[in-house]
Amino acid sequence: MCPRLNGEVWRMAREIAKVYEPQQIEPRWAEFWVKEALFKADAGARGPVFSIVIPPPNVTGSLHIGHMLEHTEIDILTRWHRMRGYNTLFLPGTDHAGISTQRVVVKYLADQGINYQKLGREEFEKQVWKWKEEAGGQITEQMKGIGESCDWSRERFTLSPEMSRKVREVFVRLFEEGLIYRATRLVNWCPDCLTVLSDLEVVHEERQGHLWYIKYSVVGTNEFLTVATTRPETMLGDTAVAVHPEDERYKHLIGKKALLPLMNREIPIIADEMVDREFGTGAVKVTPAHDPNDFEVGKRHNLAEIDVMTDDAHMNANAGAYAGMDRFAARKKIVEDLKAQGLLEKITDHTNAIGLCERSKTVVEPRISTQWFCKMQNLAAPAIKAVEEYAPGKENTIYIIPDNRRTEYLNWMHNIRDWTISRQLWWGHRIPAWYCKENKHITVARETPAKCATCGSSNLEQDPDVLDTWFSSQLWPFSTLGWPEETVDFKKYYPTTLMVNGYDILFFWVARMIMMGLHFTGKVPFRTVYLHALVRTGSGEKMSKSKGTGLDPVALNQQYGTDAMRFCLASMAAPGTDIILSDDKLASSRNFANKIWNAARFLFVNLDKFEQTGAKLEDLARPEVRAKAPYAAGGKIPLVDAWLFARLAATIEMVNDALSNCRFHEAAQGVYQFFWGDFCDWYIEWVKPELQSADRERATVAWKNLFAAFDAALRLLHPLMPFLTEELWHQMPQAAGAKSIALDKFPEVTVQWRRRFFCVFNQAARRLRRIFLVWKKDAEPGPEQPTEKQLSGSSKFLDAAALESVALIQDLITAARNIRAELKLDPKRKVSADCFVQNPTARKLIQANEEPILRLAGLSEIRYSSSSLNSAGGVVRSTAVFDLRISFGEGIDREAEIARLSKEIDRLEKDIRSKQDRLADPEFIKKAPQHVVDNLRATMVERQLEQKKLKSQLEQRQGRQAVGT
RNA sequence: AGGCCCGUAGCUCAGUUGGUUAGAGCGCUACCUUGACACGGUAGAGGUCUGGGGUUCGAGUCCCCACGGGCCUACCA
Repeated sequence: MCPRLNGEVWRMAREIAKVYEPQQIEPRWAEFWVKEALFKADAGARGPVFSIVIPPPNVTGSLHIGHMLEHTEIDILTRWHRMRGYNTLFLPGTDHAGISTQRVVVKYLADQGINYQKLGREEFEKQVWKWKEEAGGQITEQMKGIGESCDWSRERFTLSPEMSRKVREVFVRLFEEGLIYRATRLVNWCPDCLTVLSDLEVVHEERQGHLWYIKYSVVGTNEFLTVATTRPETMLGDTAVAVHPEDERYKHLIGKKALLPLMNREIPIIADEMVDREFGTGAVKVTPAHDPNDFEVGKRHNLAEIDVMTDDAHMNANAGAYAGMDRFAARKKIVEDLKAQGLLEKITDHTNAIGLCERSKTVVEPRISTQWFCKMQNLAAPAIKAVEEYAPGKENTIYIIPDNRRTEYLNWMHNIRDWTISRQLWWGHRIPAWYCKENKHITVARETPAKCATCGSSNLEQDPDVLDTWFSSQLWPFSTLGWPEETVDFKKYYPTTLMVNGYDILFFWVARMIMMGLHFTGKVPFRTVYLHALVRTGSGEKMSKSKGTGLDPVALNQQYGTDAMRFCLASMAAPGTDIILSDDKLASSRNFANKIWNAARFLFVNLDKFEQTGAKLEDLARPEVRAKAPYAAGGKIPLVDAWLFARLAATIEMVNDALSNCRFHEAAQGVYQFFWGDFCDWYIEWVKPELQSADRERATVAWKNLFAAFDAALRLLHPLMPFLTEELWHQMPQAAGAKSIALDKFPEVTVQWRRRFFCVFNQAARRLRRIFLVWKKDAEPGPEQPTEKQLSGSSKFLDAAALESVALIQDLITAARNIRAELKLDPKRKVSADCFVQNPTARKLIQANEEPILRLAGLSEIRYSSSSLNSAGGVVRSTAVFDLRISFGEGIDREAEIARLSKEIDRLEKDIRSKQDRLADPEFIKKAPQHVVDNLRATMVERQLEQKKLKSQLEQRQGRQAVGT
């Protein structure tokens, strides 16, 4: 049951706290949204579709700041679409995160003195599942806590039995198509995780190392051949020395043998084009079992492959005397021994990029191993095409935002290499391949086979390995929606609308989803990819919990409020730039939330006074209030009301435009500016007296417009700040009004009463024609994509005249305040002012709005002058339209005034001159568009007028000063 | 090695196809505890857009070079 839903909704508001306390409010709504299943998608419902699947976070993880950003962005877009009447699905889920989770559990067990290998596979898997059941709820609970509007009934897990079937289906199909194969290759091996890694899981790091120059004696001569290596320990597995075939220095040695030091093994000296004559000595030791290049050379020259290490990177029996040593200890010892034997020519410094395991940061060891691979080139081709051929509206193409990531994607895809998909782990999707123990046949099947497909033997053993985590997550957009079955969800929500995630997993995940989506469904998995920024620390590093540089979003949400966090992240989320979060910024967003809260307080607190005028609150409770706003009094819309709604309309258009391009920072800035600047600072201040006007009609109109605008502002803000706006909206007369209307006239809606809440209000109450942009009557979306006009039909409220008129009045008020500040007038003291306005329309406008001008500027009266004002006896501010003077002599600081005037005149002078120059240039007149020329000319005239006024004021000031002295 | 991005006010950053006086938040200065809000109000100071060259009637915006910072991809021992 809604915490705020009762008969006296808005009355409760009057006891509202002075400072917004999100901690009191957020948990209530978070729980409510989930409990009432308000975000459950209805595949049968009408309306254009907006569907999004979450990038599944690690099941055993907890919410970090990167999730907070990503989930905020997704939720903003989801709520925004839902409120506009889209059939919206936001599908949540988690990833089993093979290697990452296994490491966590291995460590957990180790901390308890348990060796996971001794535990055995079956028991270990049980432990991980247990761990998953216990820890796995954390992140989803956190997601609920921050109010993500997911459809929890559709939650998925990448390692569920359901997903497993799909993974097998995909594996078998790819195998049958020849795209998955088994091969023996030199792979990246992590000696700590004890598994093979894909190229992407190897991170490179520049490190200061050495080049060791080692002398190999040439058999049968007294010559030495010196090779340079960065890894002396691998020499134990050398099976050749290679030189360039054209290298004159070594040509005579080709075909001879070299004696491998320490091992006393004779190895051939071969010629290969691969050798770079410029590097080192131009002679290379060849270790096919421990270097990718050497591996290739070995294949070409039919060299033996001697693996000198164990799987945990210790030297093995092949390493002779060094067997049993750690690879780095062995290196040290080998260098010492070489030195002792006089075979170490020299050591030089050398920086090179070494490969580290992404997870353990252990130095990756290239190692020969038999693994499963996925052939990528054919899969990549259509995925390249889909992105290359993108055009707005073009079917089956993908739009990548921001643009530069698109280039990155294409570059990588064009150079794609086969993907190592097997992992020597226990936690993951087991590879559906069975080996016949009798004749080594391989059977790949969807279901566990009873016998070998080839020879019929039942002596089978399943491949012990599991699949790379990304193998299952790459299926996510369609596996979660029911594929391979043509389910209702799949038909309705696939392809998904949008994929939002960090650019760091563009290749890991996004690229693979595109390939698999196209391959298995024939359709792109999503139409747009938005790659968001990464949240970094102050020093520019990626935030990391292990380094202690991470910010805990849960704690920060508690401190500042989730809405403040969301707003803060959104306001910094400009595409393409990373984010550095700070307390300052969070505090500023929290202040904004508090501002909204207090604006609401103002409305609610003053309702009493409105009631005292004899008006009925029910007048405000009708939804038409919104539909008809701005409301008119005496047949006329009050100027400032027209202005506010024009500003609102402009803001809405801006926000819609921004959000449709994932420009969250613009949307945030737009609503901030509107709410704080326009609504609070100007509008509320301006209409305060009118709300209590004796003129009942004017007062009613003021209240209606105030509530209508506030209601609209809340809707506009809702995607960004869902908790606060939900809380406040339920205290609005509109909430009660909307509910009562629904009850009266739309019984079929009342059946689903619980859907009448703000967050989903528009979706369920579409019949009421209330959508996000509520006062746009025709904005109800049809079955197809809403038209441009429907989504931004507010232009009829873009009252240009109102915007201009109020801008003029604001200038006048600001000018008066400016003079007051300069004169250091007591803010309470009201003073009279003189005003000259040449333009009769402008003058009439000012006279018609004298009350708010006097009040907001702190003036007692305005005396209209018939000629331009000089600064005699006071201080003047002038624009091209008006002169305003306040005469209150004693406070004038003449020197400062002269300085200010001179500075201003100089600035104008520079400006005028540059404009004159440009206008005098015939090329400019000829080539620049007419409106630019016209504009320039008009502004120049204005500036000249202003400058003239200032000059005369300056002269006078100086003159008076002269008289005074 | 190749590719990409960034360098705008003291700080953190906006600035969409080149076009009036380059914006915001924080910080700073002055005044104000005014019946929504001091997590507030009012007014203000403060950048010539890293440097140099070019294209253009016009450049923070496009091109080239240099300097400084960051990122990604890559099997040079």
